[in-house]
Parts: sequence; C-alpha cells; structure tokens
Amino acid sequence: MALFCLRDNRPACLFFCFAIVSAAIKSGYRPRGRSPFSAEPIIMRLTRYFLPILRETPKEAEIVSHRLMLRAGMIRQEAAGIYAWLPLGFKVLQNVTRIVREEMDRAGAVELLMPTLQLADLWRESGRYDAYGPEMLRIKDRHERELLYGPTNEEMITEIFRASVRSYRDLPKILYHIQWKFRDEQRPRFGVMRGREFLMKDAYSFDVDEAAARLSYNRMFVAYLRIFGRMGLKAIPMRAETGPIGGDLSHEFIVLAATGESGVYCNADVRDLPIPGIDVDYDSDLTPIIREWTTLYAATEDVHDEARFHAETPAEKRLQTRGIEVGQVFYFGDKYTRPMKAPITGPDGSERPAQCGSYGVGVSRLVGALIEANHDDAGIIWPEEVAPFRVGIANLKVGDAASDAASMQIYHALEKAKIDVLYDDRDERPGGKFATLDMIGLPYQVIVGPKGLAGGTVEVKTRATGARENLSVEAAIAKLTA
RNA sequence: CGGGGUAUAGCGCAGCCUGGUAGCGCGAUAGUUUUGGGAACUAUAGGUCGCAGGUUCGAAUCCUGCUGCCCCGACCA
Repeated sequence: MALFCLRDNRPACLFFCFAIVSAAIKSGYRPRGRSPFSAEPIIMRLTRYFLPILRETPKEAEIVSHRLMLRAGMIRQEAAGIYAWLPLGFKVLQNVTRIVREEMDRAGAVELLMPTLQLADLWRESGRYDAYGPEMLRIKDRHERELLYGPTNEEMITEIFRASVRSYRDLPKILYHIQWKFRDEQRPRFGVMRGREFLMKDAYSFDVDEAAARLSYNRMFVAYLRIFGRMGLKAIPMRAETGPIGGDLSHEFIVLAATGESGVYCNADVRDLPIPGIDVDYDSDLTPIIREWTTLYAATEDVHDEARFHAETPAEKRLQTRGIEVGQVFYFGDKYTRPMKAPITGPDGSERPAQCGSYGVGVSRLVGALIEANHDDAGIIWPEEVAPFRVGIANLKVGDAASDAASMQIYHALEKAKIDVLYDDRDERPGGKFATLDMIGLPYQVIVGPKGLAGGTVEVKTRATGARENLSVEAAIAKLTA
C-alpha cells in the first residue's frame, strides 16, 4: 500500500478523503441544515436510490420495529447486534441526531467528539476496567497495548476536563458528543433496540457543588423533554435507581409501548403534560417544570412502590403498561473526579472534586422506538420531524406523457421549496407502489395517474390519518409546500 | 452465562429419518398480454447444501469437532 501510494498519490488521496467522510458519517456528524454537507434538501428518484425492500418478513425479526426496518430497507444485519444503516434508515438516524444536537446546543451544552477506542489504563484509574466484565470489548494493538471499544465515556471526559479546568470560575460546563459505542451484550435482540454497536448521545456536566449540579441536571431534564417531544414521542421521566449516591437525581425517559422491555407504573395524566416550548429560558429557574413532571407517580418496575402508587394515584388514573428506555439523566457527584483527581478550586480557595452528572440518549435505539410508537398494519408512520422524506410521489403510469409531466412538475416544485421528496418513477404496478409508500411511511403521498389527470387532479394522501384529497396539481403543490 | 433450536439460491422453506443427477414459492432477468391497492403466461439465470475432519464405491443426508445465527431465561441504553 505504501509503495502504491508513493507512485501515484491519487489512490492515497481518495482513500484519505473516504476515510474522513466515513468517519464523519459514522460518528453521526452533521453540519447544520437538512442534509449532510449542504443545506439542500434531498430530492431523489427511486430508480436512482438504494431501497432494498423485502416482501417477506425475515424470520429472525420478532418485534414490529425490527421487522419493518428490515422490510423497508433501512438496515441490514452484519453480525449479531451489529447493523449497517442503509440510505433510508441513515436519513432517519441523521434526523434524530439533528434534533438531539439542536436541543443540546439550545440548552447550553457544548459538542465535542471523543474516540471510540480508549486506553485500558484510563479505566484502571477509575477502577472500572476490572469491574466492567465481559460486556466490554477489549482489544490489543500491535504493541500489545491494551485498548477497549468504549461502552461509555465518563473516564475520558474526566481526563479531558481535568487537563485544563481548575477554577470554579470556569464552571459550569456541559460537554457532549454523539458517538458509536459498543457493549458486548450476551444476547442482542430486537434489532437496533438492543444492538451491541449503538449510536449514543452522552453529555457530562461539571459543577462546583451539588446545588450547581442540580441546575445542570434540570437543564438536561428539560432538554430531554423537548428532544422527545419534537419527535412526537411521549417519553415520560420516571424515577430510576440512583446507585450509591442516593438522592432523587436520576430519571429514565421511557416511551410507552406495549412491546417495551420493562414494566412501568404511572399516573395516566402524566401523558398529557405540556412539553416546554422553544422559548424556554434555560437560564431561568427550571424547577417549576421539573416539579410538574416529577410530582405525578411514574416509576419503572425496578423501583416501583405499590403502596405509594396506590396512595398517590386514584384508581382510575393508575396506568400499568410497558415502556422503552430512550434516555437517562443521572447525577453521580465525584464518582470519577475523586479517584481520577479532577479538583476544582472554589471561591473559598479550597480544592474539591467537581460534581458531575451524565445524560444519555440512545440515538440509534430511538429509531426503533419511534417505529414501535408509530406504525399500523401497512407499515411505518413517520412523525414529520424525523421522516426520511416528507413527500413520496407515486407515478402510477411511467411513460404516460401526462403522468410523467405532472409528476415532474410536482417534483420540481417541491425541490424548489426545499422539501425532501422521494419520486417513485419505477415502471411498476400501482399496487406495489402503494404498498411500498405505505410501508416506508412518508408523511404525505402524491398519487399521480391517468385516471386522476383525466379529471385534472392528483390524489394527496396523509399517511397518519389515511385521509385522501383529490386536488389539482397546483393545489397539491400549495398544500405540500404550506 | 444457563436451556432449546437452527444453518440448503437474494428472502421464506422442503429434501435428511431410509445415502444414489439439489428442489418449491416469492424475488431477479427477457419476452408477451396486462395496469388505480403487491397481475398472468413462457423462458432464463442464480447453490463450495455454514466450516473442517471421518465413515462409504458414493454424503445436503450418517458420525465427530468447530463456527455463525435465532428463541426462552438471567443481565442490560
């Protein structure tokens, strides 16, 4: 390879560019805007796209999200719990990533990117290298140095933090990244819901004392309400185990779904609480919002207290169901900053370990959770914010002059309006096109065919409601670009 | 990590018990007829039968070992 590169640097250059791009994509990196590396929308003809639809259900897929992700050509399994994200799935993953990033930034968190591989010695400092067990994937490099594929990043962020921050004047800080993690689960299952490799947003807060740490915790708590709310999910914060630290500063955010992995108990009214608006002031006192969301009973089975549930919740409001954990917020104090020696000088001149919390969102898992929460017998029903395309155009008779012209007119109008659109220009039978569009779940479908056009109309179907309207081409464009 | 399965064409499966030219449906390709909710007919292509040993004249089939994958449980974002 080295010789080859010396002779002709072009392949080396190509390889180099490819490596950067793939690393950036894999890390979930995405500049601001609706699409990677540009602000342009994705306008795509299905004949040029890569959408490997499966007509039959793969036998290994047990739950609906896994089944639909495979059938809709969103993912392909490469090993147990390890998936390739195909174009349609990757677009959804990017959209979820974008929302997480926007809301973290809005809440005052600062993004960085830590590596997937970490030195074992770093984990020996916290004592977790030996404590972690076989879920940690351990690797040796050519020099026999011990490495691991990170399952989380508390040690590394603490190392980064201690290298440069010494004074309370530099606090508070909330740092986050969105990076692939690996946990060698004994039994991966449910597709991306419990894979071994998974994309996670993890944030870490550093504060001078517990009172300040609580403010950081509240910021993340509110940011999480917004993240999940924007995706159209009812994610309910539930008291979780706090471990050795104790206190009340740990919540799991749970999406209610009958197929969820854990049992949950809550007051039914918690589902109808309002999501903080885009104008929420993160510098203001957030405790009223926290109080509103933590007063009604809501707990996973691990910490459920039946007597308390009954005491606090009227019988007709008691909801027992199942849920999927999509995020967690957790205050753990000086668990890492003390053994790893990350001291802060306080206003009184004395040193003390920084007080920390960590805040995770299972980004790749969220894609599965979104489908669990939004589907019907025909397939996926994407919430608009995360949909891979906003509109699908089905040309029912490719080759028919009027159908082709009307389809292209709509296609170009949506392109001009910067709306993501997928144009099904395949020479296929109508039934197949309807089934495909329903399954991949784009919010709006435009059905273009000779029968409608004879009367001057196309059909606009809203996937979520099934509602259909016969509109002129112009009216359809107006509706979809509104 | 315990228990139970399974591996044959892109997907779903039969064949294995009782060894003898590797099959079916869907999908793919080509043609014809079709065409508003997954069409019909005809033809074609596509396989180291998970891997490695062994038994045998001959192994997808019997034996041994290994590996991948799936399900139940425990565990976990």
